[in-house]
Amino acid sequence: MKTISKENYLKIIFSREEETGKPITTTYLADKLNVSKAAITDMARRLAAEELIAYERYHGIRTLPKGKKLAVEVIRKHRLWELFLLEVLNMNWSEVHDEAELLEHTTSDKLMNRIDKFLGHPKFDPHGDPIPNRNGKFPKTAKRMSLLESAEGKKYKIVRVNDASKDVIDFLSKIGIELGSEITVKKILPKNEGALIKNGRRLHSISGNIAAALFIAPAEKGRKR
Amino acid sequence: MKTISKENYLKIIFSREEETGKPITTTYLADKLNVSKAAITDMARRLAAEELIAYERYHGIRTLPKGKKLAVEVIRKHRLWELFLLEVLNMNWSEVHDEAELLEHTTSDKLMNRIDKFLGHPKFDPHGDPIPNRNGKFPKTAKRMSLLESAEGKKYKIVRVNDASKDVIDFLSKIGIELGSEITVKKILPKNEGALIKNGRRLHSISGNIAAALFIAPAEKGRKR
DNA sequence: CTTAAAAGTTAAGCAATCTTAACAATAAAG
DNA sequence: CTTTATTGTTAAGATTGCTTAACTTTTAAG
Repeated sequence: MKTISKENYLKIIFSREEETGKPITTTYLADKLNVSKAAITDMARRLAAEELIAYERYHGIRTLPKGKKLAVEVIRKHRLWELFLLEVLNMNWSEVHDEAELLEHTTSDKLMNRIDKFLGHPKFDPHGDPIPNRNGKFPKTAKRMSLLESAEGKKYKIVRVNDASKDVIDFLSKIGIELGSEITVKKILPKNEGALIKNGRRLHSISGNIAAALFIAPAEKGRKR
Repeated sequence: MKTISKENYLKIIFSREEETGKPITTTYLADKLNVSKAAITDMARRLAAEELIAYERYHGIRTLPKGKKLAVEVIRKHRLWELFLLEVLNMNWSEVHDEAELLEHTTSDKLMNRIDKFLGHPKFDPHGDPIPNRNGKFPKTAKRMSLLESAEGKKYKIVRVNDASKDVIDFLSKIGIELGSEITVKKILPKNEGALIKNGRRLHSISGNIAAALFIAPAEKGRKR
């Protein structure tokens, strides 16, 4: 059965997994949810029984497709509510989060779609976080390459080059990169000290400067059209 | 502690008490809430322990001030949400009730006041039911005297006379009744067969016709100003 | 007034979500 | 590679809100 508690667990598990790419620990969840670690283990068993998560004793939690879907629905509701409360009802920035935290669990999909429509199908909430659409798809979001440590190993598309200086342009054209190029991020050094990317078969080292100028968005998966 | 379940119990207990003026029975609640009678007894003990209701074994439930206050808050939220969903979000008449049933328990007073303001402090919901204001006061509602069986013994004010025929006007003036008069309802006969009212010290018998033409609203309580 | 039907209560138990305390596994440090 | 600190699990128990079944009180009918 779907409960408020379970929705909250899944929401946090999902978000954390997106952030780290690693299994979520008991301690992290106990902290975030303000409950004992025993409570986490307990719930983990129940969520696993419903195939919402994969849970391996002593080795953390991962979401399964069903759990992911539920989590995304809750996140969608949360973000739409935040926007709605802020923009339509003129609530304060500071109040909006807690309010949405409550409403997100008692809002039907139908109502949520009404609100979505009312707001003009927004893609981002007041914090700039992406709002998944009614099918659970997140809008592609472009970020500075220099800030993308978490996403190493994945394919990205260059969507903006935030620097028009000759040096930068020249360097990029020299290594065969232009707007729309698809590259693979191999390594992002912390503190904006550059990056390692792969363009086709060639591996290139990028300075911090340039990594900060390049805005990249996840490349489409699946077959090309 | 305040829970969704308790709010629902109180809401129904309060409404039923307003309607009948009598203690609420276990069977009635079990029916309304779709739970066993044992569950009602159980909850009654818990609500009584919190002084939300007065509960006497085998003799039903009455609300206490604290419970009344809570119930009115929930009713206010319910009705405001219904209006909001219908008018602002264009939801269907049929969907609005169930949706409000959920939202009413997860909406802060602050948010509710925003919605109230957004709607222009409405006094009635889409069903015509009165919406209590933020202090829990219901707007005075005028009703045909012929339909007010429930309210015998109380003081009312004549707020509308929905019949301009000479006979009616003459009769009323003969017994000393005009717009604004305060009378006490002594007896309302069912099937619109008339009423017995007291105007000052005099007792008058009213025909069904006239009882249907007189719109009355609860008289103000407390000291006159 | 008695008695059967209706209404209400109690007892035992279950599921969900917690808690604390004791114990077990893993990871980190030497 | 052992030892210890950290992390995680289990067991037992509490609370909320239910259920069913057995029992008690009240009400209504004769």
